[in-house]
Amino acid sequence: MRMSEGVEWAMHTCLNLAWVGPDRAVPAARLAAFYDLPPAYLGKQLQSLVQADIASSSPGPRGGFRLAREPETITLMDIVTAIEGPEKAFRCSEIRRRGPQNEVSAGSLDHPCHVSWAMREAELAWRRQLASKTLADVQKTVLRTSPAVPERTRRWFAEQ
Amino acid sequence: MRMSEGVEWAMHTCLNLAWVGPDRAVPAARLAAFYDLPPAYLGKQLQSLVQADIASSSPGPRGGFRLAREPETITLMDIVTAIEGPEKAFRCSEIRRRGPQNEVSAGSLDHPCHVSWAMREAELAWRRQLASKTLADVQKTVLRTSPAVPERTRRWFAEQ
DNA sequence: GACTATCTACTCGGATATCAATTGTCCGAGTACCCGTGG
DNA sequence: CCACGGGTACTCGGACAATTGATATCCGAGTAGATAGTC
Repeated sequence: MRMSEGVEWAMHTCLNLAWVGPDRAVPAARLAAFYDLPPAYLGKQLQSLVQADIASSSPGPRGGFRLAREPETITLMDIVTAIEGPEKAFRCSEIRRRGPQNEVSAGSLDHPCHVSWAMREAELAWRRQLASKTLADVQKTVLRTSPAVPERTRRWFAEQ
Repeated sequence: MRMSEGVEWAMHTCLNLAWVGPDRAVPAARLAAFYDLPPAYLGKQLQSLVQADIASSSPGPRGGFRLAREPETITLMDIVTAIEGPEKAFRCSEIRRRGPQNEVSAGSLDHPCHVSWAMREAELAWRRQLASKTLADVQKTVLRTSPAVPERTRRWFAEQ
């Protein structure tokens, strides 16, 4: 169970878009250059963010990407879901219904699968934790520990 | 981010081994037949359980698998880790260190990556939840809702 | 009748193919800006 | 000088390969029990 590498890219990229602000659009190529990532592939991830209404895109010269919403309304869960898709990590395929013993299982299959329930409970805890943190929260933490980063990042994207 | 299908198999199989008890060993083929699963592939998953000291194996006639520990000491986290491996789902590759802007980043890289920290925090919540539930807990829940299942399962593995 | 050596059948365990999904790349469609031209 | 039309360069967006990991399978090594032979 490994998470797509693109999640890390999307997180940091969204953070960069947050520093730049919604007034300027940043091309995918420039966003990729900031971390020396493959531009085309990052573009693919950005498309997922657009479809999830986290970022918005504009074509042509002076075009690029910007955040579609306020950082306060974008949770880390939103970003993970946008990249990884909405499906759960643990997929209960109800194997308990299969097999020969099934003939005599009678009513016990009416109850939900306890294994599945426990796994979903854990996954829910994970989702709750991610949904409780917004992009703005991360911004605040960065500001506290590295106050110079926002302005420095803004300038790097402004030049050239 | 999808979890291996083998996790579901391992969960239910461990539960079956718990019902049978540590006195009898059950061959992989019979464990697979119970859910109509590919026997050889389930055997592979069982090997992982053995390496994690969750199950123990004995070769030859009357051989097979049995639980290596008491169900009270086997957490769902143990089983997931045995199958999926110990590595975290979110792997921080420190992309923030790469790229041209790095030259002027100076001291801000001394701080841990905030994105990584938030992701690990969420994953920790997930792990805690899974580690808090033992195989015995699941057994109790099954006993409460479907009291006939344990004896029925035991008998199915005893016959033939 | 009891003990021992051999033989057989059954089991796991790791090495080996096959398949799907993630990762990575490319080219076409569309748009905004720039420039030249005409009023 | 201003408005307009065409051209150009830049951007995203989806269609197209390649590589990694998960899925599935097979055969050999080893063991326990049964069996036959011997004391």
